[in-house]
Amino acid sequence: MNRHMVSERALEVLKVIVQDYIDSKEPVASKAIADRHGFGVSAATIRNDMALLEEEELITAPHTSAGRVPTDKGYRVFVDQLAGIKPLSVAQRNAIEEFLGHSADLDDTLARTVRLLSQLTNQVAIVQYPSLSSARVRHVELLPLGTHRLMTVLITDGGSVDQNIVECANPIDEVIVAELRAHVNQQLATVPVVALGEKLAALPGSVSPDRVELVTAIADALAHAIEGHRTDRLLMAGASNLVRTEHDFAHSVYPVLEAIEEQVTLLKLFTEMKLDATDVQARIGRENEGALSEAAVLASSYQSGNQQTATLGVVGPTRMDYSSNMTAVRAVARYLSRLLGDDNQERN
Amino acid sequence: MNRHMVSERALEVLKVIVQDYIDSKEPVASKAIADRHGFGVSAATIRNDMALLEEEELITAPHTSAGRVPTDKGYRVFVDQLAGIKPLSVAQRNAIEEFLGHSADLDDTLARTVRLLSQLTNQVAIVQYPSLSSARVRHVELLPLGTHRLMTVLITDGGSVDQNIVECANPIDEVIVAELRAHVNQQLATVPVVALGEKLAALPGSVSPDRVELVTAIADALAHAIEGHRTDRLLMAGASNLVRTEHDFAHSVYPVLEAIEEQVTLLKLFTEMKLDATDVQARIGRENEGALSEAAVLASSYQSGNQQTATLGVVGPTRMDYSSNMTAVRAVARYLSRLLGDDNQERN
DNA sequence: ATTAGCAATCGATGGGGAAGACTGCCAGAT
DNA sequence: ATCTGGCAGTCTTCCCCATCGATTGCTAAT
Repeated sequence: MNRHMVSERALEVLKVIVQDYIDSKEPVASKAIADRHGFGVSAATIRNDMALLEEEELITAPHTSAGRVPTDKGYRVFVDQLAGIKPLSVAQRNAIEEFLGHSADLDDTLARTVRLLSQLTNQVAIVQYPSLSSARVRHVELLPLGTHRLMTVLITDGGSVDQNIVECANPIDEVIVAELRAHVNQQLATVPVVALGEKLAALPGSVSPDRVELVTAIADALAHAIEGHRTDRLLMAGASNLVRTEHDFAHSVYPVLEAIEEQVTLLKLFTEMKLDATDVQARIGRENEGALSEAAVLASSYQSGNQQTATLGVVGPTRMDYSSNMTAVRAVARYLSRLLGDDNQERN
Repeated sequence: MNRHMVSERALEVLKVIVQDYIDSKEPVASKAIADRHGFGVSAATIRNDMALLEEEELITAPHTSAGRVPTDKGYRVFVDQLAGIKPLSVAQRNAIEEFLGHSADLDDTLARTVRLLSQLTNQVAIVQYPSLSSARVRHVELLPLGTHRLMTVLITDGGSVDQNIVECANPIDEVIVAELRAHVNQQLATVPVVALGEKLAALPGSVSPDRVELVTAIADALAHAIEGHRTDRLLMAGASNLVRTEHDFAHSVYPVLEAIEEQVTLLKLFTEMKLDATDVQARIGRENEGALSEAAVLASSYQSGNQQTATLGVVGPTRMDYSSNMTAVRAVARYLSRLLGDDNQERN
């Protein structure tokens, strides 16, 4: 019904308003549209369309004698219906290629990925660590650190590694540790991490009484390690980009950056967006609550090994280049999936 | 000689100028000093002292009819001679205590540390990963990832873990991997990482010819892992604090934040400062080159296990609370040293 | 449905004081 | 010698106001 009110040309007008506003930072005037784009109609006609668009709350005027600016709703329509798919530029493709060359460990890969994404989009980029949920235990290492301290290292077949420190009441005997290492590995190898909780609970019962205390502590440490530590960890890069676009935020970027660093807000948002593996989603302005209600978030999920899925994306002003940035997010998510995931899946 | 020109009281005046300016953000006037602090002299006398301080370039006036503001040199004198040691506040002590409770793996500890430091100081905090230099190899794990890919995990007795991915030309045989794992560990266990390079070079020669290719790839991956990756990795937190103090920077915080994220500049700075393990050092304003010449950097080194030493600190506007922040940096560095280092040292 | 023309509205710009804040300096007091 | 009170001088800041320019909304004609 509302749809009937907005003519085909009015939508085209919205499109050029968004595009012009994105690269000029200035409200777009009817005359400029009529002049610069080949609509074949006069400025007055454009003004009529603009009045319609304003009625639909797709655009708004900062003040009486200014051009129009897209509203959040306007950006939403643009993203859903009007933004064409912009192919990656040569420079962007080169950046990804160059990045492709140096693969290393998971930490390094994600750190590089987040920097890459921030450079491609000129926005703040965020990458979430893959969840451990469907991985299996590969190896448990016990390392004495001094006389009363022990480090546990949990390695899963997804390639993730979690360390933890155990404080021991009694001095550590290296021989006992070696025995426990063998025992623990025998008990836990190939156990899915989701089932690790119960296995760990049973662990102290499987050793002689004088070792129960130590084993309990170790089991606690391992339980602590899997308890979503990696899951809700975020990597951020390109905060300076947010500062660069400061004037696009009404008050300050401070609360935005704060929310990003807080991590909680973003993690909640990422799960709320319940991302399709296939495509990029956008949350624009007021669609977000709180500190991010002046910002836009683009996110996509990527696949790590063993169907593990995590999220990555960018945060920036609502006035951003959606076409190009969504392409970049999509490309990086796919690329990262290929790098981390495909080979593992062959195995299943 | 210059020292004789500046009276004892003039230094006191400098001190209150720094202190007042730090929490008022406003140039400090002679009248305000005479009124608010118990100097027992008139504003005119203060003015005379201020003229002296200005001659020494310790303070400067933004314009004729404004109060005085400390120069970089003024802050330097303040830090070196005038800043008393401010004990940690109760809230700060609580924050550290609370942080102390949840020790986990190295990544987590450093991530927590950097956030703690940023909260204590209300500045951007930076923590450098400890170097591997004097650690020994504890364990090497080889994990097949699919058919043509292998992950190496290098664990050192310092507790650090490095992962790396190896691409293999030929399909991977699990049995061979198991044999190699045993062989590699036998060859490399307890080898100091500094000597790992030559050991790795010799590794391919110790296996049968048909495995040379794979072992060479593995050796390369391990070599890559130790090649300073952890060494020059930085963790940052509290970027929003920099935005909050934006007005303290003449132009923009953009280049400052950019330099921090670039990491190279800071790493160079950290090594230049060749930090005493015992105390906090400061680099103020123009003492730094380039983008950081409008900022102040406070840094201290901390000891990880086995005499490994790394740096941590904060970056903020030159107009910052040096007393309190230096105390916080010192406390966190010591605390982190205790957490990571002492027990290891007992072992040697 | 489109257009041209025109009045109306509002932001931006810049001049011109007036007010207020400090300093610098001098001459006299301690 | 050092300190002090007083006062002129110099800026910044703030506010008022008039002008200018941009752009819209409306109306009447096509």
